[in-house]
Amino acid sequence: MSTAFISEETLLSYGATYKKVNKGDLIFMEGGAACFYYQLVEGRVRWVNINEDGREFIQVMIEPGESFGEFPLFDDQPYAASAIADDDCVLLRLHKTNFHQMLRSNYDIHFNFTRLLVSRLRFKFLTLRELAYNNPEQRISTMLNYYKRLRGIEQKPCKLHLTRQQLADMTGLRVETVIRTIRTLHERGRLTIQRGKVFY
Amino acid sequence: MSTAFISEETLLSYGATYKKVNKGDLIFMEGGAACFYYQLVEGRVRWVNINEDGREFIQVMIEPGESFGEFPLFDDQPYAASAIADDDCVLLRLHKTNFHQMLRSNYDIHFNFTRLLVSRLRFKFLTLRELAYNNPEQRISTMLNYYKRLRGIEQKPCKLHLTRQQLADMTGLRVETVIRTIRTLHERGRLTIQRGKVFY
DNA sequence: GGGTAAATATGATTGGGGTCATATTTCACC
DNA sequence: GGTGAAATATGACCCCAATCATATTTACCC
Repeated sequence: MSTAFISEETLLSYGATYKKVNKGDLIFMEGGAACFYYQLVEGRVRWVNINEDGREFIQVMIEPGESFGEFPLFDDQPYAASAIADDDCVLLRLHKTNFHQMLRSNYDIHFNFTRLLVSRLRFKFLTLRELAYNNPEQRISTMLNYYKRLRGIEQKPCKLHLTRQQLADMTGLRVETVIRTIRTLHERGRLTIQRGKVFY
Repeated sequence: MSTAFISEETLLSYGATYKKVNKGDLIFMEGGAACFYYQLVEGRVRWVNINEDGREFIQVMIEPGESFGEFPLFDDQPYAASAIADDDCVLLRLHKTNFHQMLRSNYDIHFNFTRLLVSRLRFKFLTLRELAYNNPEQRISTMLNYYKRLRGIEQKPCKLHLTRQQLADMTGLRVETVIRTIRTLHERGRLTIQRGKVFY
């Protein structure tokens, strides 16, 4: 998952172009029409829904090598969520028609793409079940595990690159609840807090 | 969505076989290994997670023409959820290797399959957002809308083929809460209750 | 190093859905 | 048409996360 999903060379050969965006920039917006395949090269992207009150729900945190915003390329419906640069980012953009050309002419890419969708669906299945039935402690633990696994299976605890607010925005809990729960997990030795940052 | 996703003839030509299952039968179980592509021909299938306490979380209700349980065919991991016949069913089963053969030799089928995954992901995005932030009323309304749309866009209210318990198992609420909420929706004229059954 | 915004922390209070108990209705089946 | 199981209904009470208010720590920048 940490290696590029489709190699940069391949994308470039089909006409993809690099684009830089600054931290906080909106890459595309929920409800809008789409004509690009996006793949993150560097940085991090929040793929989020924002409700009327301005509250965010983070669907996925996109890491380098992953694609995002690809639904509309398949069903011609609007974007299901907005993409916001969580950091300064470099991304690759490939036009819809070229993207389809690429899938059509290369079975392995198409198949790998399908695999990515399946892994996303698995994650959603898992999350949904957690959100539906579990207490804050389990919800948060599940998220921590997921985002740890993404970084390879290094067993050593390392600094979590998510704020309490972001964890809240992924689990449907409130910041205060996340803070209190993480405190509890710390007291139980399930994770470490150093200068307020979580090590897991 | 109501038409068969891959035509029966096509599936049969690749060696698929029919199978009947009775209401309540387990078709496959969460955590198990998979070697078949399944497509529902007749009846209805609950695709669910069951937790330690025996509570179900319904991920999707499968309608005729839809496939289910296809994740393991792409990533060789176990089933993400169990499939239970919600009614007497007829299904088509295609062996994994033949399924892959079919995708490889027919771009359109592969593409359509990808489209199905995308539509599932959209549904999951929607559901997750709802579960995370909304009150029972909105959660239930969202589910009602989704399962109404599946049956074509007939605007006339028709009988909902979901029990209160099943709605609870999809939204992470308790039966009593669903019952009370549906009552409220009825009082507000958002739906009708006749002999205890919901018309929407 | 001092200033400042963001992130983390913590207490007090509240409210909404969960839980439990029990009743009533619906419907399939003989 | 009577019977029993499943589904629906309803009240009373409770608990836990949300809410609100405020304090403290961390980190970044001139």
